[in-house]
Amino acid sequence: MSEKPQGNGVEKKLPSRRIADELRAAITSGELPEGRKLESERKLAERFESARNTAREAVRLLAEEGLVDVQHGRGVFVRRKRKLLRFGSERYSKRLREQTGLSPYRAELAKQGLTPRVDCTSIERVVPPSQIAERLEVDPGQASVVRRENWYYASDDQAEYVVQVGVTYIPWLIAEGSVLATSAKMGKGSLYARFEDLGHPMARSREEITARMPSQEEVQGLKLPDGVPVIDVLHTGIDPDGVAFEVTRFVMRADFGGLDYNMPIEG
Amino acid sequence: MSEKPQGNGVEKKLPSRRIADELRAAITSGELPEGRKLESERKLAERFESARNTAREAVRLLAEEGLVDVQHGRGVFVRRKRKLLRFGSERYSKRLREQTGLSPYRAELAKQGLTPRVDCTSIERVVPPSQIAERLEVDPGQASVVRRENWYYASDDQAEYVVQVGVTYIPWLIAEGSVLATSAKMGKGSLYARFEDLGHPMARSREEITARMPSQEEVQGLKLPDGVPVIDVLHTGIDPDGVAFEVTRFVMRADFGGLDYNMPIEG
DNA sequence: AGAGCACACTGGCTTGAGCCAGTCAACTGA
DNA sequence: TCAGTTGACTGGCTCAAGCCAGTGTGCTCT
Repeated sequence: MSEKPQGNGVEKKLPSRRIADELRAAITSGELPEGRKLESERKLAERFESARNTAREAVRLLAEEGLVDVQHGRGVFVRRKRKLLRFGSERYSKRLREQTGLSPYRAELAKQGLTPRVDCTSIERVVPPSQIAERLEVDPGQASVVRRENWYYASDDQAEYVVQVGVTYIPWLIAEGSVLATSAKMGKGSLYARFEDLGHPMARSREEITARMPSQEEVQGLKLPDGVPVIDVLHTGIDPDGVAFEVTRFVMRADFGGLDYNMPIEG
Repeated sequence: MSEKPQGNGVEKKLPSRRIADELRAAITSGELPEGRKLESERKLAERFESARNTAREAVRLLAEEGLVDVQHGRGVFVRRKRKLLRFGSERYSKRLREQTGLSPYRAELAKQGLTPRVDCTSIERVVPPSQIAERLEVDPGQASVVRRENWYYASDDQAEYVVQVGVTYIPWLIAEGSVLATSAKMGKGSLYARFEDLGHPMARSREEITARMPSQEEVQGLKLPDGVPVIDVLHTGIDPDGVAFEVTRFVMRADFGGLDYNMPIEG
């Protein structure tokens, strides 16, 4: 051991890191603005007098950091930074719902000059996953819940992006006979107003939050660039009697979305 | 366009994916248990009749997915799955604090058979970052806050891990003269009991949550394996008068930690 | 005008070679 | 006995070359 030759004197850099560092500096300094196309791998290799694989490795590093987007056949582009959308705890507030008429998702996007779109892609009666059955206290062996899948999009002037996917599970005993079990259209006040109609206003919300790298399907479904984790939120809606009447799993792009809770401290 | 030749008939796999898929299957099936050392890159290459670089690429894919840990000079090992530690909203509850005597961090770790350690590495009077100054409503140009840095560790029978780092900022006007400004030892009831002593019980907590890939310093500091994002929580403590008396930024390993809030819906 | 093709780009992936740098155990010599 | 060296492993990184697969342009033929 003893005396590692670190940091003393001239730092001898690995070629791939040197290229990556130089490109990173150009990006963060603004010399390479957002959306700008980088030199091709072959040209980078030539400019830095290295092998194409080495330039390629440098680009991979930047992509992993989320600084650039690599597009097969087109080139490498400086990634556009996005403002974070924040989904807050007032999400479920009755007051806010009645005041604005907008869903919190639409309100948040409007604030940032983006156009929202929400698409209910399926409504089915299914056997609940065990995690869901536990929280709703329903039979895990029967088709005891309705599963509603919603996709949330945002578009700017360039393109439309998938921001998050929400899968809501509702006990069949609650949803039976109402629009919850049948229709994508929720009517005035949306989903949570319907729960109120059915005698289940939301009194408490439990939110279990983790983050992870996306699965392969999520990368495809959300069209996720490299190096972007997802935030996984398991939300449980609870009525004044302590009954869990709804569980929703949100999976959101972490580079787009965040959460913002403001809650009282109890006890 | 038209008819992409996808999925019809025999799927022709890329060599690196084939190797990765086979190893992944062996891992998820339990054939390769946690902690087991994989064949060396050179042996993999030989067994799959490919170049070492190709086997290496396969290993890289698995590491990116968080399935294996690569250790220079030692080998590639199946990563041990960890139960998620959940830090909840009762974190700041007075009742819980008085009942257990344990901090929530210690309580949570005890529940999972892990040994906690918390280390206060520095207490300084500093100029607040702008994000902090805004929330505490203090002068962003003066050394108007005390900065306390805490490192949270967990150890099992194998090793000690860094779970999260918390940096707390307290307005100098509040901390001045108390242990908050001077001592790592907080005494009975810890940090938040001291705020209570000073007339700032926590009435509300705001938690702004994002996830992202770690910076290079965070990778080193938290000794993060590949493919593990961090959860970034900006917590603001608010007293009954609406005064923000403390802001803490937590950065936690997403493979170790998660958050679990249970809050009332207001309005 | 329009459909279609050819070609020149782009990145995607593999090969096989070589050297560098940690790790660890076995050996060597004071 | 034990410190120090050696050498056989491990992964880390680079090279140069080649072929495959998307993308987009411009030309050609109808």
